[in-house]
Amino acid sequence: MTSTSSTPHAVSSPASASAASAEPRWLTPVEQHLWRTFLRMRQQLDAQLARQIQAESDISIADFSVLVVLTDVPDGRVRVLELARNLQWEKSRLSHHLARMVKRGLIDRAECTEDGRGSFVVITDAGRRAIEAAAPRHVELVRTLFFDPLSEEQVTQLTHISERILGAMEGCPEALPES
Amino acid sequence: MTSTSSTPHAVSSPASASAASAEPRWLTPVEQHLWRTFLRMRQQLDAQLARQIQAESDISIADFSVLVVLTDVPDGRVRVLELARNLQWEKSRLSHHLARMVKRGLIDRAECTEDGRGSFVVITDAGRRAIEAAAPRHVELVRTLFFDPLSEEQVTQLTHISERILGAMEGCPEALPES
DNA sequence: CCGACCTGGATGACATGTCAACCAAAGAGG
DNA sequence: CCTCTTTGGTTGACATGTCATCCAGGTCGG
Repeated sequence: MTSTSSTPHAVSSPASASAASAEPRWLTPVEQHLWRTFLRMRQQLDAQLARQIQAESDISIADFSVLVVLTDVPDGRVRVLELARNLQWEKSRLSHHLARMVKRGLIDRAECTEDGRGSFVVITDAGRRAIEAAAPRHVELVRTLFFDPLSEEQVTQLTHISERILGAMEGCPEALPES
Repeated sequence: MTSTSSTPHAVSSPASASAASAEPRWLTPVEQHLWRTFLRMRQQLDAQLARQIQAESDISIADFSVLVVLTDVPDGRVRVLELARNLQWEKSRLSHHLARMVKRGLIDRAECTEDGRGSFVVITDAGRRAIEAAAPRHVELVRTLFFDPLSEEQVTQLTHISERILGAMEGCPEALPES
């Protein structure tokens, strides 16, 4: 998750006819600028949001996103797999994380009668209190850092752009979280 | 780095006059859609790029970004602090990571004569070979997932947008990496 | 020259994420 | 029924990131 901008000097003007397939399509200066800026923006945004929520509440941003899903459904009760798909997390990551959240009392497990192997996750009162406490300041920061600087038109544009890129990734050969 | 979209049900229509300062400015449905889409896009992009580079070369994307900086300068030799600023990493993270990279032979340390406490990092031949091997396919994927789906105009728009958001974060009170 | 404070960096304890292997319950197919 | 494969989920080993703390080398005021 970082400055992965291409055309490192050592590779940009390859005097050596590389072994790889033909010549890669290196980034132009304009593209490179966007790529570096984009990466930096993402990273800063992540860092700030994560740091704030961690500092001002009892939960991490990962906890928060799990709890968001749980508060989004009627009983605050979701199948683990459903959660995994929703968050797009690897199942082992989710499993580990849920275990920690149980230990901290934010959620509970409930067995699934329909399918003997599956299991449910339920939000606890403590979990509900935790997310309710964290949400207001979090939204406020999202607004300050992300929405406030953008015009209405830019919001529209960014929506299209995100959807486009997201679309390009569905059904991409590269490692998807085994969905 | 995840679904941190606001207005969790439990919090969206607060019947309870919360303790926090006034009513937070919750996201509208349109905003919420963008936020969720944006987060998902970022995450997928990260995941795919990280997974690919890890799978097809001997280095991680973090290694890659460090090596990019090193190949960007004449001697392949940079002050640690300079690296930290460039990557916007916390110094302890960088310190740990550099230690691992030294262990793997991708970089070396060199002492800094001008300033007794500082130290330099130098890319090794192995490091250079590693990044040269990884770069072509990485750029190719960046292009496929990020640039190809966008029109020229969208590239311009996204550049503006990223710069805008980035600008909003400079000098934000919230925890900056103590720069 | 001397202490008070700043700076560049390393370190240890711990939280988190990844990969690969494992396991038990469900579904086929014969 | 009885194997064979799939699926939902956990686990352990290990890579990575974070926070707080420590420390030696500089800087500065007197």
